[in-house]
Amino acid sequence: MALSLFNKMDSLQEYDLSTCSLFDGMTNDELDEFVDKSVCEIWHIDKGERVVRQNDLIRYLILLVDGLVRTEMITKEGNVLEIEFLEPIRPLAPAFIFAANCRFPVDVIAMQPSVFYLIEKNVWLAEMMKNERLLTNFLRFNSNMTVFLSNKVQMMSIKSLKGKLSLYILENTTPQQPSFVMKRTQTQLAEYFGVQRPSLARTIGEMIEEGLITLQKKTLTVIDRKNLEASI
Amino acid sequence: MALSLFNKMDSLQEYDLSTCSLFDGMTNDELDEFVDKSVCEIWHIDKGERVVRQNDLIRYLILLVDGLVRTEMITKEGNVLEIEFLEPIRPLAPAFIFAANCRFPVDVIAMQPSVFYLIEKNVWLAEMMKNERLLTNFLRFNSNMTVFLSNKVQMMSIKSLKGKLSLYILENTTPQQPSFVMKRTQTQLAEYFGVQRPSLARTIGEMIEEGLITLQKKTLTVIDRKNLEASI
DNA sequence: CTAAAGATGTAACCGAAGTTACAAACCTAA
DNA sequence: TTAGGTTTGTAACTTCGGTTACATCTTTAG
Repeated sequence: MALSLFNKMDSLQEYDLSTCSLFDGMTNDELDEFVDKSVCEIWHIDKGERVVRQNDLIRYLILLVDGLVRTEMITKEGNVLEIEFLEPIRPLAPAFIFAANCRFPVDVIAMQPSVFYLIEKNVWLAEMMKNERLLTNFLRFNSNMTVFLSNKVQMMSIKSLKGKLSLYILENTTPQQPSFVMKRTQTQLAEYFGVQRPSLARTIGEMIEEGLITLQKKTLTVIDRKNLEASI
Repeated sequence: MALSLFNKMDSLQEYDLSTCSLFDGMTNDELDEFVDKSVCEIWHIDKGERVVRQNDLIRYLILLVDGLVRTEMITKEGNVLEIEFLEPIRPLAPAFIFAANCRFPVDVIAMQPSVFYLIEKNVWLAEMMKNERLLTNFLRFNSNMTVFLSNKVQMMSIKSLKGKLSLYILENTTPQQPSFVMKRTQTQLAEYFGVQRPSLARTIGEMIEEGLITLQKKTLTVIDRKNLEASI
């Protein structure tokens, strides 16, 4: 596995943790002291390598501090179900750390060379007990994850591809700002929706045909927002 | 709305909170004191009434202490997506309380006359800050919810009805105990899977035809576990 | 600048689930 | 015990997305 374990003296204090909402309201001094005391290991992972595997036991709070990762789930059918991209600074699966059977729910794959701080679970818990700010941040962070998953369930409960696509487009635009640039390829988007790529292309074509949207290169523009909403 | 607000002197100490894992490791004295100090309101809800509505703002930690409730989500398609049944003692949507935009993700409907304790969020937070046991219980409880939702996402990502049904059956049986009594009607089960009722009946019929299972009245028996596993 | 790899558009055909309708079996309360 | 409602079984037909295959654009690496 292409990971390097550095002594923590090597490269601490390199990254500004305060950009992560998990550390909202904490001073730089507090953060420096926290990193100093709590980080027990640093991982450097190459592009394309897997950081953690679905069902791996969670031993640490893992902080992505540099790079970019993709999380994905392998379904029982063997299909890949893409969940989201994570940019630093972000903890990996913090909402799962304290579960009865705490295992990673997803594969995490580095999309760029990435760096991670590791903090032992007990150390993290102790820090939260001492710092109300850290605790409330953590609770909010995990609650937001639950909200995210709950929305995911709602999205998946939309059965027609046209409906899913409409919701996705509406969430990425407003009446005032009807255009947005699609960051994902159609292949990735198809995975996100859990459908085949040609099905997605066909449906996009149909929606253009119907005058709901237009698509130039990667720029999607809503033409008929009313009917787009109706088709969910 | 058919709810009665009782003064808290009326009926406290009636229910044994220690049966809820949220209060694991707390003594009866601690629990009595906690209820005494923290519960600010009691709701009595009639059978069939809605307790909370999807998207209601969450102001309290709500404890189901007596009765039985069903949680369900209304999808954007207008379909009902059933999530689970809750029996006392259980908090309602604890994982959502501390979210940035804390709203109930589901409708909660009383299946029997039910009783609820209400605790203000700030009071609850203060209690957790003082009691490590309560805190770790709460973290574990919420983590478990995330695991539950994550599993739900996995279940929903199985596209074929036969696959969903197979998983459901396998989760309700073991090689040693290949039979179980289906508590839900086919209509309810179809809602749970998010499919039409005739589709479910058809698929059950096919699986019986193939010799995977048998069904007498409400008792489902696994005949060919190996092939049942293969069909997920 | 060009070759190779990746991304997109499109078409024909297939299969699973939706839809509708009706009949049979089963509770259950008068 | 019987009449009404609920639950279940089944059939015919429709629709949507899957599958495969291939052509045409775009990137990107060399």
